Amino acid sequence: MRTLKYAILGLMNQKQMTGYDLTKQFESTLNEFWHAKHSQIYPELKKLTEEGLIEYHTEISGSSLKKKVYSITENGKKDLHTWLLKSVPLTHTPKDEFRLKVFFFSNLKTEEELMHLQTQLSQHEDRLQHLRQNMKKFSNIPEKSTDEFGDYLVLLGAIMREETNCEWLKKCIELINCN
Amino acid sequence: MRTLKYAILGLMNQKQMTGYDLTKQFESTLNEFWHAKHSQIYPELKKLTEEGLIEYHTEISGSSLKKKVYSITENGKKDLHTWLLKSVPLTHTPKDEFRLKVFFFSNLKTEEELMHLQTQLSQHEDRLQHLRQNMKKFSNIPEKSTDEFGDYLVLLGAIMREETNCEWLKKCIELINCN
DNA sequence: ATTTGCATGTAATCTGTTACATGATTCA
DNA sequence: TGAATCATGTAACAGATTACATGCAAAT
Repeated sequence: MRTLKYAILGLMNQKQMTGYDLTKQFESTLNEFWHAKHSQIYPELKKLTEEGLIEYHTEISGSSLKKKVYSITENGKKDLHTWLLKSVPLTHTPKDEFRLKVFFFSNLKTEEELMHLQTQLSQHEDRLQHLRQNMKKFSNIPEKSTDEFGDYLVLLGAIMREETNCEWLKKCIELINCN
Repeated sequence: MRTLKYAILGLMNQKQMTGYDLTKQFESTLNEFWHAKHSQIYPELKKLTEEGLIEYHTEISGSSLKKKVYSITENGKKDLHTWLLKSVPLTHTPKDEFRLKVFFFSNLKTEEELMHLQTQLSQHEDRLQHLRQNMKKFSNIPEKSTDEFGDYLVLLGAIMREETNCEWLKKCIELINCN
């Protein structure tokens, strides 16, 4: 389905970028719903250039460091828009190794189960705190039709999701303690 | 990380099964946190047999239909238990094509955004209803240390997750309408 | 008889990760 | 001057999907 392609086109549609900039975006802003390593990004940029959806010019940083600054072409914008309009089929629930272990909990002792749950809970609480920190960049709800509005919506979703993860883990701990 | 391996060992530890039975389990019970197609399962069964973690005997259904009934070996049980004890690192938030589109919403018209959100919402509401239906098989909370208890915990988690998905989608619709 | 479900496999392809590999720039 | 960061790429491998391929059994 070439989803990485559209993630890149979408970002490039906001502003021109190098492969390195893209990599940073996947590590930060997009982190809650998409990610990719540079080893996947550079070959994809090459492919998109060959397909005429993006193009680049070379800039020199300092005295000799070359970087390729990519921007989206008209064809790229068309392709992105077509993808954005296409309806999204409900996909498989994502794979989750922790829940798989919980499913097989009957093979563990109660202390072992609680240890797993508590470790997981504290990790998710950290992530939740981090997300709430990110949310502070929005002093108020951004205007619809700005790039910030989409950013706000997905961040809101990420926070709600983490809150539920934490609630579920607490509920599991409670059920194990009171059974 | 060979997670499929452990999913299979875990199921095989509950009872002996054919590749076909496993495939059905991935489509039903495990569906909310793991899945695999038969084309991935059969080669894995072959590999696990070579590794001595499972073994099989052949049974005949009807007059000539052969099936391989697999069961876990002592080595397989040990390996499974080691995996169950190992702590689970917090993984990347799963990839989500729909949220990626929401992030790029500024490129769409309000009606197009609402159409996407409403379609997604009704699909998640259907899934939620289906999960609640599944929950009815538990007339009360299963005993800790039974296989059903793990099943109950993950189903509870799946329901909570879907409820939050629906809430988030409703919130997005509301924010778009009142902005 | 035909369709649906039971049952098992392989081949080609796509997607993604880890590791390998190199070199410039900036800041402490 | 050494470490962190900027910057770009390839190779090998692992994980997963789609399509190809076959045949029996049960129910309608």
